[in-house]
Amino acid sequence: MGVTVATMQDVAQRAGVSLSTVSYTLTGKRPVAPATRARVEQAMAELEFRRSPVARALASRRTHVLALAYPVFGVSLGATLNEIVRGAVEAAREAQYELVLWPVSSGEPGLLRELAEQRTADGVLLMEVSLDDPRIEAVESAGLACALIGRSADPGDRVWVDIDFEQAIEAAVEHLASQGHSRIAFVNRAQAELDAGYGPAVRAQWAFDAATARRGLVGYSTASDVTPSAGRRATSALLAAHPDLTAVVVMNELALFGVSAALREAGRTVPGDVSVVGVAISGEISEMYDHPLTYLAAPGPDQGRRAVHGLLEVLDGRPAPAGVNLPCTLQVRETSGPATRLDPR
Amino acid sequence: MGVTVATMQDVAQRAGVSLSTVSYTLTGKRPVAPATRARVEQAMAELEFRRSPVARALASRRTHVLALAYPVFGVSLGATLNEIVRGAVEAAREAQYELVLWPVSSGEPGLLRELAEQRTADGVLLMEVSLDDPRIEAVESAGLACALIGRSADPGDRVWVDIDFEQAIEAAVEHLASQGHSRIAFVNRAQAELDAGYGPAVRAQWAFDAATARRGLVGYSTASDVTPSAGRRATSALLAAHPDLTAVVVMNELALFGVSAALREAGRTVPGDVSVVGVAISGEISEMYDHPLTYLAAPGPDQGRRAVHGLLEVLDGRPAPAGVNLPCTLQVRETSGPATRLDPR
DNA sequence: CATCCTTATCGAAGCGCTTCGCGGAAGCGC
DNA sequence: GCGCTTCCGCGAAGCGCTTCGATAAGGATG
Repeated sequence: MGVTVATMQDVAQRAGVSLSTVSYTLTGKRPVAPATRARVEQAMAELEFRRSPVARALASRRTHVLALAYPVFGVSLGATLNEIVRGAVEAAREAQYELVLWPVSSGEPGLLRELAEQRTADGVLLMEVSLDDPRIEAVESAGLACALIGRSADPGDRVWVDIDFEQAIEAAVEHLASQGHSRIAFVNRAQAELDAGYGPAVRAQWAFDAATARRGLVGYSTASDVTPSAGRRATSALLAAHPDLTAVVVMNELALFGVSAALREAGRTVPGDVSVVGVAISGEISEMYDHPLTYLAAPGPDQGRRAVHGLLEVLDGRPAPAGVNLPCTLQVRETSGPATRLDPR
Repeated sequence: MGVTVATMQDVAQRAGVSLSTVSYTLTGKRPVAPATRARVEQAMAELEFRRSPVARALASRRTHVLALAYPVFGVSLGATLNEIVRGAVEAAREAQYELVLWPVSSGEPGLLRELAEQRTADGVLLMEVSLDDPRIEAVESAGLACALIGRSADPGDRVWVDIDFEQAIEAAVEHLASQGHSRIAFVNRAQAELDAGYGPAVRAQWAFDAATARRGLVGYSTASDVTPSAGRRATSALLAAHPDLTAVVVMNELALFGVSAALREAGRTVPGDVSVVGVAISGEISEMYDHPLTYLAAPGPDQGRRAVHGLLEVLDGRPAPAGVNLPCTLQVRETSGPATRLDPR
């Protein structure tokens, strides 16, 4: 407990300079003669000096803390969240920032505003941003900057980092088409998300329709709640309605688990009878799949990193980097293979 | 940006009292006359006053921040971590504390000490504590209190919150025994953890051996790395060596996924031929299982909450609550059922 | 009515740092 | 050798709050 720590005052005294000189050697905001700097640094070393982040924050009005606001609808976000958090936390640490967690569902911007007004953080990372997200206004009206993980309808010149769903879907379809698949099913996210115009679901649907149409392929689409059982039902229904399908593209992390169960129940082997490709799946999830899954890996950690970097740019008064759609990278494993001719059963 | 906020000084002025009186009405550390208190509170409301956490921290030497140190070995921790974090973050918020993330693998106590010495947090929650964890010393030598999620060999009078593995295993075995199973396999965590004497693995093994022995049952144990493929291999090996087993107890979140694959490959149905029970599994993981899984739910969120509460007690100078082993609750779903007589194949 | 408590409030001294204005000492050209 | 610019370093004023000793105003007491 009562560990006493050296202050900048102590360092100044020991080095025989003034307090402000110590500060300037630390911040570099004014030149310090090499000799002086050396003395100061030695004094700091001898005293094991550690600058107090709290005092610094008070004096400079910068807390060096970033907040991560994430929605708390229980499950499902788990793995995705994790990867993004991991990237964000690493990037923050490298930049000497701390990362605090603000669990705020998108339904309660009031709480977010409350937190933001405390000014305990310099900026906020908003996860799972929806097209018209009230949280953005909540954060900005409190005078904090924010970076969007995802994208709102009109991000303006804010920092945003989204997934390139178009590219991912296109790549998935291309991968399958190149193997001779011509009747491809698509399991999207929940119907509610589509109805609400939620970006990822809508963009993926467009992309899928475009990718199949352009190639003259047949696409069968369905939506599924984000649970294994919903995925199972959706897939069973698809198989019943379109027994001739030879591939399934799934952009729904949890439904994925139900998809394989449904295929198995229907007596279809993977990838013998049906190929399965996951889209925007986190590496963590893919590893839990029963076969090594062919998937388009979500840029999770990178998304987190970029959001942090962008936010820091803004905080430092530099222009915000342009928003980016990060591509997913195709990981070919064992759930995809050449299409086999299949008689409708 | 430049949003100006009211300070306590402003409030004092408006209420016609001194700065310190405002402070005392806020902290309650000295009595304030009801009438005065009312005036102050009204002034605060009118000015939309928000106390600055930073200034408060500097003056009071309490940051009102808790740090969560978690190991960063990529995967696997995901779901478990999440639940614990969720509990911790909620408990912290309720107590008006912030929760920051410190990603520090247990191999680098130096980094942890560094962070602790910054005194940017009042206390540290240590996740995945090992029997002889150097991080404890790192945190305490910096003068911070810590709470252990898990337990070290000698927790002393520190706060610790672990899972009652004995109870969980016992409950799993009891559940199976009551259904007539007499030859039960156990898939533990990695051999390396057993060799290292890592608490959970070792305790679970003892418990399993005890639970089966006490009932005169036959137990087949094996260890598996924390991946689906390792689980698959381990299970295949078990089935080959002991074709007569009718149940598998799995205390290994990721191996679980491989277990079902191996059973399927061996032509065993679940729960017809073989029952599967997960132990200390998070709800999130259980939902990803292909069948509704019978499991002993890890007390994840509660673990996080308790650790926070305990830590806060200590920070407030009260005696630390005694360490606890939290029980897992049996969730009977569809992967367990009565034992069927089975001819060794 | 002088005395001694109580009780509510005030003023001031920090907490450990950043930042701004100032000024002494060199260094420069002419 | 004079003014002028540069370069460094100093002192002091905060940042917004907590906390401690002191004080004024009543009340109770003898």
